[in-house]
Amino acid sequence: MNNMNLSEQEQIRRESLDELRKLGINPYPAAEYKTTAFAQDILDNYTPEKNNFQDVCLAGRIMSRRIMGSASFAELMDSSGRIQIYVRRDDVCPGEDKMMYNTVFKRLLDIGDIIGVKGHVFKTQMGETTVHVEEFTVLSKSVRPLPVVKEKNGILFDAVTDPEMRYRQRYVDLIVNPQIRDVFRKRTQIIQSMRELFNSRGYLEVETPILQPIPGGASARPFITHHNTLDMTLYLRVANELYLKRLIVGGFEGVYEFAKDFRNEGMDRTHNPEFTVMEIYIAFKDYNWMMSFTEEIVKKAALDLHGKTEIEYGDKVINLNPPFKRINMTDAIKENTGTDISGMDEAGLRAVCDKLNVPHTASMGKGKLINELFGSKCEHNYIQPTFIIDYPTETSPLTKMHRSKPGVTERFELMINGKEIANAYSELNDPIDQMERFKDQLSLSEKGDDEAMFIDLDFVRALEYGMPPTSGMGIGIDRLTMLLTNQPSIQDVLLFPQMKPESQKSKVESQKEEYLALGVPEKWVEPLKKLGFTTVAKLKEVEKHTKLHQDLCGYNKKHKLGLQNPSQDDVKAWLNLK
RNA sequence: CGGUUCGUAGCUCAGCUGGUAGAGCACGUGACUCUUAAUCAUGGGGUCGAGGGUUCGAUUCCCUCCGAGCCGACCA
Repeated sequence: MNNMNLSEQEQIRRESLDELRKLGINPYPAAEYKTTAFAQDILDNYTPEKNNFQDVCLAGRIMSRRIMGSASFAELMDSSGRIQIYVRRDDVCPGEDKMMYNTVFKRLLDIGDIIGVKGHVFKTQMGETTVHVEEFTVLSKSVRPLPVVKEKNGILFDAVTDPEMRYRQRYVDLIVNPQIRDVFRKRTQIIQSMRELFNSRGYLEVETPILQPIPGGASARPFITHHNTLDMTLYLRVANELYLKRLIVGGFEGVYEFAKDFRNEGMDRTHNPEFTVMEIYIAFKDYNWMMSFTEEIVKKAALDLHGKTEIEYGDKVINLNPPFKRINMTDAIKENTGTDISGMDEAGLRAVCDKLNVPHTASMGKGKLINELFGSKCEHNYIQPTFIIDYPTETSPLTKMHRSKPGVTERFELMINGKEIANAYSELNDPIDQMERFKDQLSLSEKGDDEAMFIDLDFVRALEYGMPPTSGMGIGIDRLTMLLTNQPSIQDVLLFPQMKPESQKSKVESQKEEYLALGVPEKWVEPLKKLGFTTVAKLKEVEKHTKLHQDLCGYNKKHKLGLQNPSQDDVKAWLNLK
């Protein structure tokens, strides 16, 4: 039986499952279970004086049990929270037959099972609001034991904190660490908050291709895939920017998308290979307007979530109340390093980098060097929200040149807590300039810059028809969520963060008959499997029968199987050794 | 990619200078009709991440690999 692979507790639960069926109880019933209340609603609103909730029906997972003979307390957890239930034998079994209590509730149900209960609410002598159960229904039997977390006075005992378990088995995390559910509710609330604002302005939510023939709109290594029917290479998008701007060309006033983007790059506390960005493009606006709009978006999200703009992140207090500080990149570098780089050429910038111990390579041009200086010396210092304005042209190939300052573009990034949260431009709508910028990117990539952008000729064609002056902005939803929910890692705001696969133990096992065919007595088959010889092929690889013989005898002794040990020659014969 | 810490029962964790493993919760059995980390009694449960090496003997020491966290590098 494959039950040999199951733990004792799993086997017992499977036996309970069979017993339930034998008693005529379907452990996985199909019918809708109509509930009339949620746990939190009862906890919040029950008052003995009102005598309300006297006929309630709720469903949830059994999270703890305290059985005291013919009466029991248990905790039921539904989507809203936990509530205590009180199950008394003579109430759930009013007649002679006490099976539902004695056998089903006490013996066959476990922590983790999902049941429905009907009953009335009361307060115990200890004052705890409790559902006095008159009838219960098995809704789903759990055959795998759940980690048991206990709690007293807000202190958790044996809480599951192992990040591997939490991220790989998020379902378990969500069950036993219910505060984690709040993080994800808040994530959705943030998205809702933004969506409300955009819709109220009449902007259109759209969907654009994830599979793209040209991975445009950002500088990043893409994931590559292949379409069989078209027999062509496709890329998972690194950005959706170029498609959204095509829609502005098409005549929409404003378009936005909550988009999953994919970048085939490193992973750390702030990077996951797939991540969510909200990008919005609005015609006839510029980046100054967009800065104010970004302030409004962030402020609204904070208010919708917390009712205030002052938030705590780690040991920091961050105030998201506008206006945010605005500083251009040159001044930012001066502010943080004391060095004024305005008007410097490439050689001058390299000297500054050397002086400040900022690493640089030969393939870096002016823009990259400035980016590098900012990235390593300035960025992390902007804890309070700050717009960094006017980025070098070289690293902003989709951005309009600054209206008055030469050499820079009308671009800003919003820094909060030393991290980029948003990125926005006055969009480049000059098709001739755009083509030139793409060509510059091409020569950069020929110089060895593997993150230079690809040329998207169709996008240039769209611009040739004419795109209104437009401002666009992207916000990293994951990072914004981290910030607003005070989570230290991007993995904590992604329901299923990317993980390396678990090493699968080989599931292939030889049948008992195959061992018997080798002359192995039936009683020794399971011990052999337990010792790792799960297939006869593995058995045939054994070179020293004496070692196997020792292991088998040792296993017999250790597990007190009481089997008669085989002789060395017997073992030798199984292996077909000479 | 480098440094570092870690992987032991379903869960949380002990385990000394090498002698094949312990606790609490959970689970089984019994007692208990207002408990709440329920309690009391009793019992079972482990290829100590995988593979190799040293050794009479490895959970422990060494090497390789797999997985995770943190720090750094690279990267937006």
